[in-house]
Amino acid sequence: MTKGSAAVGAATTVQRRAARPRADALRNRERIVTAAREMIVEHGTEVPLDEVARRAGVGNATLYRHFPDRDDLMGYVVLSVMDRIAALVEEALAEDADAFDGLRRFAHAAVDERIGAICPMLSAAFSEDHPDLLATRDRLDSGVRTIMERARAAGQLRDDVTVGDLLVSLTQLTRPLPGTCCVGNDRFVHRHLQLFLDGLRAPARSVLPGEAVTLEALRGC
Amino acid sequence: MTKGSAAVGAATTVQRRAARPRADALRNRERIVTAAREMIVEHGTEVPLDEVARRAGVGNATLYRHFPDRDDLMGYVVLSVMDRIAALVEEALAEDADAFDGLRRFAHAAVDERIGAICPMLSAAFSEDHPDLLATRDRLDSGVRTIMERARAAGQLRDDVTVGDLLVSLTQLTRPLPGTCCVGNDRFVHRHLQLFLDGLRAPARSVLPGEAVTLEALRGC
Amino acid sequence: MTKGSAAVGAATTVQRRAARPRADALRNRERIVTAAREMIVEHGTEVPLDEVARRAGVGNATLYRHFPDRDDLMGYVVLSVMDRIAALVEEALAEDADAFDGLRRFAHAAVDERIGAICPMLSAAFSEDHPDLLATRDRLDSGVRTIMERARAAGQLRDDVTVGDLLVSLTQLTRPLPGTCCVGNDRFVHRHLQLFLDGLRAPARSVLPGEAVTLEALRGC
Amino acid sequence: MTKGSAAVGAATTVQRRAARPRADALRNRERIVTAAREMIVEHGTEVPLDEVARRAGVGNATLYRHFPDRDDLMGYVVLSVMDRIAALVEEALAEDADAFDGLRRFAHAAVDERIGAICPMLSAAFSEDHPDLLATRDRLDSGVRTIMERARAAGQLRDDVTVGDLLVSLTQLTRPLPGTCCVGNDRFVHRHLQLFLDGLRAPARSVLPGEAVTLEALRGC
DNA sequence: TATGAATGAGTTTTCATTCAT
DNA sequence: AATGAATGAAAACTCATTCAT
Repeated sequence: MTKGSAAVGAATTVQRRAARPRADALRNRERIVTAAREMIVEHGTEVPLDEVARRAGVGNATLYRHFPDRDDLMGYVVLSVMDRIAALVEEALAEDADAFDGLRRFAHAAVDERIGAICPMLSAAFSEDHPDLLATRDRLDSGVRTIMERARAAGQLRDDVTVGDLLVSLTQLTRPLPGTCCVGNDRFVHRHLQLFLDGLRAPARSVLPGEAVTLEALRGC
Repeated sequence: MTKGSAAVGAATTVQRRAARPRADALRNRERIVTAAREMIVEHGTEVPLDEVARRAGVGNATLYRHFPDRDDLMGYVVLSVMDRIAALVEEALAEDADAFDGLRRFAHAAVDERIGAICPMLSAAFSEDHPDLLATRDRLDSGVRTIMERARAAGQLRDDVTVGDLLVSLTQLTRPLPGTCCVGNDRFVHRHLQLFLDGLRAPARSVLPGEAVTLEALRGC
Repeated sequence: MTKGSAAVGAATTVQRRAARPRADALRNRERIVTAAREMIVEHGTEVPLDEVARRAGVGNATLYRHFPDRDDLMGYVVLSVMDRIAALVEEALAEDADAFDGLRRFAHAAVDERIGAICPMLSAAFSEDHPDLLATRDRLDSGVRTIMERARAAGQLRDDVTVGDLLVSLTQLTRPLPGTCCVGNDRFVHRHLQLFLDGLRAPARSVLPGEAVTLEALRGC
Repeated sequence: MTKGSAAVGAATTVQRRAARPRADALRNRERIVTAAREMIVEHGTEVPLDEVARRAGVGNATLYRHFPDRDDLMGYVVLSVMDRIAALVEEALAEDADAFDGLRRFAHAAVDERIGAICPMLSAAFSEDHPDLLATRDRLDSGVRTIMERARAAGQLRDDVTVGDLLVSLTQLTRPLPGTCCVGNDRFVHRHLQLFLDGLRAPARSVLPGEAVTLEALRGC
């Protein structure tokens, strides 16, 4: 938008400040992140970047042009997953269902987005100062907070559970068991997630030890 | 046991054909497994075997003499952890406390044995036909089954949770977050485990999806 | 010269078939060579060409349009330095000072033009058949020859030293020590150059071994 | 020696402190350093380490076992050359010839050991804290100092030239011209070295600018 | 024409595993 | 039996050069 109008008058002068992100480059970027996400889900976080590049249909150096090193790429994979998860929680909020059911549906949907497979990179990602990442984290944080508050207001959620508690537990419970193909893993994850969510609904039996977990607290850890 | 008595009687000077488990060889074996377990807990499952050997105070070739390849060593690490976990459940059974409390104490103790750190290797390990592993698995299975049945008999445990459900959830919840030092992780694990256990105690809210998880079912997956 | 006059007359709007050295294209060419020279001085001859292009404020493909490959660019860098050195010697000849002093001033001025940093490319450059390079080499050769002859006529320069001897020695003595920042190097170069020049002034103590070095002899070597 | 006698009594206990450097390993180490030196002389300091390994007749990983990274290997190459140069100066001191002639013979011999080819790494090497390197540097320093003092005492060497001045100039003057095969280079080096040495012998014409160069001063630069 | 993007070949380094003492 | 050494295959990353806008 701004881009468009700026370009109209400025095509001749040197001032081409931040340049337009070329269409094919954007497509490649997207393809690389997608390929990386898929391969992480299928083969774990140790995938060779050359394989990712091949899957994306680009040369390895193209990958490195877009993402200077492994961590950088991983940051963007995490960002893309967090973005999708944030969208899911916002969708769940939009539907006017039973409060706890919304929470439950969100959680299972997040699992289907393979949030667990990305987990090993989450803590690292939260340590980054990447502004986009922080923004998305806050968006996710606030969405989940809202959905939890609604359930809590309806008396459907124990008091001492935080956003961080939920997301970390959810993520951990659904992490792939290495050596296990995805499909094998899927036999458990929804089951155990259900079990866990049922527990959240029940009244507190005991005082939770440790500090309440917040997404901010995950940083620098 | 057999091992112990064999070692006692075999310390003669004569060279016997096969299977002479020399005392120092046994000690080395033990040291290697211990070193491997510690390093996995501290640095993840990707530790170079040379590092393990150094930590064990033996040459790398000695490691390979005892464990033909990486998987073999890992199998024994898993075995040793399972052995300790099995012992823990047996201890918990021996104490005559409140039934659910026994279960809870066992679970938290298992976490302190870093069961979560070994997790990534569990499914692989269960795929082996190693007889020792199967025996220990059965011992663990039956111990946990018993402690769960006691709690269930006391009306303290929902009906549809299996041994596999418990062990897999427990292990997943306490897996280290890579990039996170152990100590960082410890801030959550007991908290989330408590949360999960509280849920187990409550009456079932919903029907668990998926098949009930048994330790046998983990094999070949 | 020829270049200059051509540019003057060609700034019309009509598109001519071949060779239309557009003003901005010439400016880019100049900027690229300058950037290359500066970066070589600062970071050695291994600078990535992309860096050179960035420093010049042009795209990398523009660099390649002007200079088909690395060697070609380097040839022009050498040419530009040789051109400056040739100008320096001509300046020194114009001043009417003591003959040896002129030679000395020229040498120190050449060092300040970083002739030593370009050195690694000189022999390669001399191997080219590039006509501009040969012309400039001859100009330099004759300038230095003249200044040396004047000193020799005044009895201030030993007989057996050639233009090539002087230029090669001068260049070698002032080559940057890789791993050493420029400034570190500068602590020595003028000192050692002085030492060397003092030696040139003294009567010959011994017969110089090897063949007398001429600039032509540097070719194809 | 110590090794031998210690081994006699200690073969059984664990105390094998620093172990004996195995014969074949030593040979490989030597071969790698030699290959590296040769290839640096022939192809410059940028030689791929895989090529060095191939030339040494060992696998690349063997090279890395002995020298953890490029700098480490280079440090030892420099050490080996400095060691040979130090030996040369000691030999020159042992012969009772004319003082300046000893200095001259040493210088030309050092050139034949390709001291110039190693030059680009010298300043880096002097920044290292490697104790062996420092020891050898001091040995070289003191040898050259002695030979210079003898010449100075005989009135054959100008007063203001230091050990560092000599070694740096000598090294610079004989650096290979990249792009030039060794043999091409050899046409000049002895000639220009002679020229330089002749200058050292003459009385000082002018005051040398800059600080006097010492080998210590090369450190950290 | 000028440019950002793409790319494959090359370099450094690591590690599971085998070999020789 | 125990060990240090050796090794090749792989993985991360770089760069000169070509392509497409």
